[in-house]
Amino acid sequence: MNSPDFDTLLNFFKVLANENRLKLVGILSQTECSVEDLAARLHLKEPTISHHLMKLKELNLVEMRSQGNTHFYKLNGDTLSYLNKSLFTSEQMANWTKDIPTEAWEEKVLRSYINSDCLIEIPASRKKRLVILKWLVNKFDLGRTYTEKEVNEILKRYHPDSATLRREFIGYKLMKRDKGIYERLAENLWQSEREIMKQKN
Amino acid sequence: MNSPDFDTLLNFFKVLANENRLKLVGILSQTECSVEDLAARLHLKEPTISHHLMKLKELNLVEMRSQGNTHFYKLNGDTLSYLNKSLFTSEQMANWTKDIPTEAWEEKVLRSYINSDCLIEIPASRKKRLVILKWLVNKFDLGRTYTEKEVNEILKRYHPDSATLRREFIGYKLMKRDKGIYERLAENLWQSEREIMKQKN
DNA sequence: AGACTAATTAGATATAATTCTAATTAGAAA
DNA sequence: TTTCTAATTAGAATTATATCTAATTAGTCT
Repeated sequence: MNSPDFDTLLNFFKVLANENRLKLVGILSQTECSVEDLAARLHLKEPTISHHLMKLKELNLVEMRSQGNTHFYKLNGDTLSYLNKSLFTSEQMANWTKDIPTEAWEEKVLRSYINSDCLIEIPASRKKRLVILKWLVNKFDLGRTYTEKEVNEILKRYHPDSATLRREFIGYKLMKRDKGIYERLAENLWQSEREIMKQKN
Repeated sequence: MNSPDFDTLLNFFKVLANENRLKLVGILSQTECSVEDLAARLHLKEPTISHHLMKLKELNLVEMRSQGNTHFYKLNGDTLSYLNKSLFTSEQMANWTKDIPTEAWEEKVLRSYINSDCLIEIPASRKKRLVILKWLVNKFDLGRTYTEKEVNEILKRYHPDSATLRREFIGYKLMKRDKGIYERLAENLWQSEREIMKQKN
C-alpha cells in the first residue's frame, strides 16, 4: 500500500477543512446515522448534509447503506487510518515538490540580467551576483588553465568590467588563482549558497 | 503532551487545504528559503507568499530567521509530527462531538408533534412514532400496574385515539400486558432503535 | 394507482478565501 | 543622508465554498 500523492492529500485536507464536515466525521465515527438525523444534530438542512456527505464519500471516508428510503452513513475507518499514516515524512513531502523546479528564481535572475547572451549589468546583491557568476564560469572549460589575459578576453564578450568579474570568481571560489594562472573549480568546491548568505550583501 | 482539540485541528486542515500552502510546506521541508525565492518557485507575488507564510506561522508550522532584509523560512517539524500523531483515534473524534446533543432530532420531532403538552397527531413513520411513544410512556409510573381503562384515561389527556396508542405501547415493547393488566417496562428492555429500524415503515 | 417519506439534484444567494497592485516599513549600501 | 532592496500591510477584485429553497427521484404504505 503506497502513500497518497499530492492531489489526494490536498483533497483530503480540503474535505476536512470545514467545521461541519469535520463534525460529521466525528459523529459518524461513533454511530451510524441517517441524513435526517445528521441534519437535526448539526442544525442544517438535509440537502446541505447530502452535499457534505458526497464530498466525504468521494474520498471513501464514509460508507452508505440503504434501508427503504433511509440512507444510513458510517465512517470508513480504514481510509482514515490509511491517509493518516505517516503523511508528513520528509520523503513524502519531497514528492510533493517534484514538479516544482528549484531553479525558478535563478532563471528569473538570469532573464532579467542577461539579454541575448550579454550581461546588462552586474547585480548589486550578493545572491544575484552569484547566479550570474555561476552562469559566466560555465564559459570556461573545466580542467584547463587560463592566463589572466585569457580570462579577461572571454569575460569582455559578456561585460566590459572584466576585472571585477575576475576578482569575484576568486571571491566566490568559482575559480582559483596560482601565480597569475586561473583555473575553474568543480561545483562541489564552490562556497555553498548557505555560506554566502551568511555574509552581508 | 495532550492531543489537539477540535478547533486546533480544524485550523490545521484549513491551513493545509490550499495547493500553494501545501507546496510551501513541501519546499520548506527540504530547504530553508527566502520569500523572494518561494515566490519565484510558485510563480506567485511576494505579498501572496507572505500571506500564506503568515497562516503557516500562526500554527507554528514554520519558523523565520532574519538576515538583513531577507527573511528565511523553514519548516517546524516538531509541530507537524505533533499534529500528525494519532489524530483520528476514536476517543479523539468522540471529543469533537461532545457539544453536539445526540437528541437533537428527537427534540425536533417532539416539538413538531406536541403542542402545549398535547399530541397533535400520531406520526406515520415508525421512527417518529417511537419518539412520541417514549415521551408518552413517561406519563406512567414505573413499577405499578394499570387497568386498560386507566391506561385509556391517561392517554386521552394527550390524544383521542387512546386505543391505537395503547396497542403501540405493546408493539414497541414500552409496556407489557398480562390478563388485561398493563405495566410500564424499564428502558433497558425496550426494543433498540436499531432493531426497530430494521423493520419497514 | 395515489399519497407520503427521505434523499438527492439543480440553481440561486451569501459568505469566505486567494491573489493582485499600491503603499509602507525596516535594514543595508553608497 | 539618500537610495536601494526585501518583506510586509492595506485594500480591492476575482474566485471558490457553503447553504438555502424548490424540484426531482426512489422507495413504502394504503
